[in-house]
Parts: sequence; structure tokens; C-alpha cells
Amino acid sequence: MEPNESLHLSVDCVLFGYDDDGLKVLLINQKEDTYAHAQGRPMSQLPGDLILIDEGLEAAAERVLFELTQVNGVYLKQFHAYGDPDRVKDHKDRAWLRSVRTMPDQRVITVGYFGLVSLHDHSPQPASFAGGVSWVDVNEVGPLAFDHNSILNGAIEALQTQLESHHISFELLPKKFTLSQLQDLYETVLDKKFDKRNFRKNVKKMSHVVPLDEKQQGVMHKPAQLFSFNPDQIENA
Amino acid sequence: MEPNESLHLSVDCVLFGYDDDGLKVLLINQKEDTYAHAQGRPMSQLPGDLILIDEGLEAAAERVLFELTQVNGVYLKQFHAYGDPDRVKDHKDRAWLRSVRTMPDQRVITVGYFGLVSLHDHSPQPASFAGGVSWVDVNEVGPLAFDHNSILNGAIEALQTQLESHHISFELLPKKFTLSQLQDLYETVLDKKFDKRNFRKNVKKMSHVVPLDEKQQGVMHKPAQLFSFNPDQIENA
DNA sequence: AGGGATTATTGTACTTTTGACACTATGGAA
DNA sequence: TTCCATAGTGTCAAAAGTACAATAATCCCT
Repeated sequence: MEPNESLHLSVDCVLFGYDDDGLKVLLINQKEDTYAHAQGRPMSQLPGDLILIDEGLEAAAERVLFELTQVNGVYLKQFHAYGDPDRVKDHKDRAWLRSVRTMPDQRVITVGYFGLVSLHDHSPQPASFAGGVSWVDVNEVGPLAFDHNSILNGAIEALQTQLESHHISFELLPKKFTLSQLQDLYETVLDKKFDKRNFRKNVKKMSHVVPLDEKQQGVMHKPAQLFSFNPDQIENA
Repeated sequence: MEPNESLHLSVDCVLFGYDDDGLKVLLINQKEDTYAHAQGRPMSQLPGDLILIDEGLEAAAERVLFELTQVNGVYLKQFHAYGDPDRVKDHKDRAWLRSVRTMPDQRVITVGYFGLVSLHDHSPQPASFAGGVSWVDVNEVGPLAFDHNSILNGAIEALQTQLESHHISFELLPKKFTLSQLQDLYETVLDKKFDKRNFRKNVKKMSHVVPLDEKQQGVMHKPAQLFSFNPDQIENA
């Protein structure tokens, strides 16, 4: 029963962004020039980093997210820890690790957090650390570095599970939204169609969704009534 | 952005055991003599230990559990990681740490797993490592070392959530069980009463609960029919 | 052998929730 | 004014959930 001599711990953030165009995830593109004299090709990966020695897990996730997106105060939730001893040992990932880590051979356990933002309200200005940063539709994500595809899948599952039970949909919508937007969000995240009238019947039962004295503007059709979430009443639903 | 120099990672196992007498959790009593010339009093804690340097998280949880209970092959599931920088810094926990750890001042992040066993079938023979080991009713757990009360609460919540959605109830029951036992289990875990007839109506819809050609024996009343779970059909329910 | 104690087993009526389904209303653009 | 696009609304049938009580099987005791 040897104590673990030196292992590293990181957080990885799966930041979901939503707008009318679908559900996106924030990915980092590894820098091309890292690979100038190394084998391996740049890949995309989730934003993540080693935690500081006296930093809490959630604080680390917030810091990493802020450093990469300049967005503060978003909903962030831990969903799973990934600790396969070989998760950073794959050949495809060695070059990048050697370029950014002082101890590239160390085992790294990572704790996954998912975050939610509305791409309407805040538009995160991703600080471009290690190459480019981009929002990619969750259905069009290619192979990622390390085990980040698994982590992404875990995050999607957690999001789906919690969307209904934890009243977090408003984190993905603008402050004022229409019922069609809300329905689209549910359909996109849960990958499932809902009947418009039945959906609205259910929304009427949610006391934390409140109608505003305001209508949609600038659309070429009948403007929809705007709603907002009242966080005070989230428990009664 | 300093890399973390040296932090430690552990797993803590919340092993739930169930029998007619209720839902129990396996606790370790810290050794008295550890405190001979130290301040502090022995407390109870969850079984847990540092992971080995090349060991996966789940493997670590299995190992720790085996070392402490001699039980193998139980259902084990990760539910949360706990990483408060001060979670092992509390005064009450220092004496014990100094007695068992080579680096008692290191920060330790822990990953929580919960496990399920039936106290009917297997009766785990807890290997007595660090003092005694005992099954304590979940409603009678006193103050534990570190943040283990939080971890226990997290495990209970995870168990409650997953009992219905993941068909794990049979992990807590003997291989052959009566419908009354199944109902008692649900009532105990979810802390909620069910109507007997309605409960049985629902069980009939679960294709993975199958009646046996066998009845209860040795009871002083009408013997109940025995049932068992058919793991092959767990998905259709 | 009979009666009492104990738990097992079963069905029905009512209420609530879910699910399917199609037309009218409003505002902007042409 | 007409056309286009999306908003908004109610009813009926099926399914699921909920409340509720009498009879049956076995053991024990006398």
C-alpha cells in the first residue's frame, strides 16, 4: 500500500453554449507550431488545466473557464472524475503534453465540470491561449485529445439528466425568451420532439416561468410573448 | 499557473448493507491506541485509502473494499469527488493522520464510491485494519472524521436517485426475496411508504423481477412466494 | 382438531396525467 | 390586400396513479 508519490490533478470544463442554432461546446484547438519538430497532429480538446496546490475543485473550474472565456459566474457543476492510469499516455497526445507540461509523463486524474451559457446574452470572448478556441455543435465534434470524447459524452448525459430535474434550462437561454425558444432548447438537448400544446400546458404548471409585459421585436411574423425565469420560485416546480 | 507539486488522491467507499433490520453503512473505528500520546479522540470514518500510483479509480475502490471487507464483485459506483483544500486539515483529524500517513500534511482529494451488498447473502467479514469495523444504521451515524458526513450524505442521495432509474435494488437483496422485502427496501431507502397493492402492480410490469417455483420457509405465517432478478432483462423495464 | 395470530395475496372505482390532434390570430413584407 | 411565417389555443381518449378491505395460507397454542 504505497502512497501515491506524485500524481497530478486537473479539471476539464465542458462549456455548453446554446442559441437558436443549436447546442455548442467550447473546444480549444492545439497550436500548430507546437508540432513543428514533433510527431503528432494538433487536435481539439476541452479547456482544462492542472489545479493549483491550494485551490478547491470548483474554484479551479471557475478559474480555468475564466482564463479561457472571460466569462464569470456561469452555472458550473461537477459530473464525474476520470482516472484511467493511461488516460494521458496515448501516443497521439504525447507531443502536445511535452510542449506544455513540465512533467509530461505524470499520470493525471481529471474532474469534469459542465458549464452552461447563453450565446445570446453573454458572448464569451475566448482568450486565445493555446491556439484557437471555437464553439462546435455537439453533433459535429470530431476526435478529441486524451479521453475528452468520453468526458464530453459524460457531460451530455449529465446535462440531459439534470435539465428536467434541476431547472437549469434558463442558464442556456437569454434572460427574456419565448416559449418556442424554450421548447427548442428541450428538443435540442434531449434530442426528442414535443407537442407544442402539451409543452405549453406543462410550462404553465412551472411557477418559476413567468410571463413579461413585453413582446418579441424585429421578427417578420406574429411576435411572441416574452417570459423569464423567477429563481425565487424554482423550488415549487 | 503553477503545476500542483504534490497532492494526494484517495478513494472513499460508502458501502451500504441492507437486511430486514434496515439500511446500514460500513464504518471504521479509528484505533484507540493511536491516541496514546496525541491529542484528539478516535472517531469513525468511511473506509478509504490513497490510490496506488498506477491504479485506476474504480480498481482502487475495489481494492480498498476488498482489503476491508473481503467482499469481491459488489456493485460499486462513483458519485462525487471532494476536493476542498482544507478537507483533511481539521484539528480533530490531525492525530489520526499523523499516525497513519507518511505525509500527514498533504492535501488529499478524494473520489467517493458507493457500494451495495445484501447482509443476508454475503456477510462481509471485515478485516480489522485500523481498529474495529461495524455496520451502523444510516439514521444513527454520528460525527465522522474529515468531511465523511458530507460524503455519506452524497452517497445516500446518489443511492436514492439511482434506485429507481438504474435497477440496482437487487444488489441489496438476497438472491431470492419476497415482494414484501422488496417493498421494505424501497420504503427504507426512499424514506416513503407505498401501498402494498399498487406496489405489486408496478412490480408486475418489471420484466426483470421473475417469480420462482419456491416459497418462503421457516416463517410462522403464510409463506410468501419467492422472486429473483433476471439481469438479462434489466433494460426492458 | 380448532381457534388465534401473522403475514400474503388480490381487484375495483376514481382521479390525474399524458398524448394525439388542427385551426385561428397577428404582424411584416411584397 | 394578400401572402408568409410563426404564435397561440382546447378537447377527447388512453394510461398511469391512488385510495381502499376482504380472504387465504401457515404456524402455534390449547
